[in-house]
Amino acid sequence: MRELVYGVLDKNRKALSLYEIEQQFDNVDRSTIFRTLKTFQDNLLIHSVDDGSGAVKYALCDDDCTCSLDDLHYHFLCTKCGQTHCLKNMPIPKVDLPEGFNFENANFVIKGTCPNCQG
Amino acid sequence: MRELVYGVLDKNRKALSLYEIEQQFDNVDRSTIFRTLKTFQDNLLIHSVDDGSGAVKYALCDDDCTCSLDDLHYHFLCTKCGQTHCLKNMPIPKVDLPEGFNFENANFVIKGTCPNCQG
DNA sequence: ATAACTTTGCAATACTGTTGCACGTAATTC
DNA sequence: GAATTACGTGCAACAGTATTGCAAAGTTAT
Ligand SMILES: [Mn+2]
Ligand SMILES: [Mn+2]
Ligand SMILES: [Zn+2]
Ligand SMILES: [Zn+2]
Repeated sequence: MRELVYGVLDKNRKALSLYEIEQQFDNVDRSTIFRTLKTFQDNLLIHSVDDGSGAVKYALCDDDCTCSLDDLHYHFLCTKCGQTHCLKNMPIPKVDLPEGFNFENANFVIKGTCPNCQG
Repeated sequence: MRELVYGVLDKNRKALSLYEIEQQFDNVDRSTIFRTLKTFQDNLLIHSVDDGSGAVKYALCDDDCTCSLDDLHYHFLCTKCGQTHCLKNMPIPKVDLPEGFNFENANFVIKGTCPNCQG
């Protein structure tokens, strides 16, 4: 199962929801995939994005990625097709927080139309 | 009801979830508050943030704010107390998207510890 | 007073995420 | 190789949030 789920994420090259992954199989239970994704996340193979679509999405990490801290990148949710893209070449900038606020993590989601949905 | 809900948001000065607002009343139904918030949002009195906590949060807009487009600011979710702050004096920077991507909207959430939760 | 419209509460529903449990399979130990 | 242990899977149930249909109550206009 792990190989198959990994394969789906690898093939699609974008962030997928639990449901979307489930759709790519016949007769595999949601919970199995859920737990597989959890395992992946615990072992830093994937990262998750809450893009505001209602479902958390999952995408492969790059080999050298340590998503929990330094490899944070923008994500892009297309309002037409609903696909979520990792903008991996766009690291998020350092933010100067007001006094007393302590940075731990960030989730920067941009919404708009993706290259497939222009025109 | 609208005056009361507005009052709660005004008093708290931070983004509150539907549930948190509900807690501040006796015997007011969730759906009534939900619809009140929807009305506020349709009339640009408030904006909502999906901070990844599982519940959407709502906060008052400034007088001149047109949240849908230009008045986008960072939001800060405290991982200790769970409170969400509008960093209204911190407009989000312009982002240079890759070719083909079209900016419409953004949701930038930073997680960490807030001033109340240091030490 | 009557009619038309709005607001509210209740209940039901949808959707996502999450967990307990039992069972089958694989790995380990003796 | 048989007994034991650990692991992976499916099913079903449950939790939390968001959302809607409907009827009753309240408000405004005629
Ligand atoms: Mn990503
Ligand atoms: Mn805000
Ligand atoms: Zn698209
Ligand atoms: Zn705090």
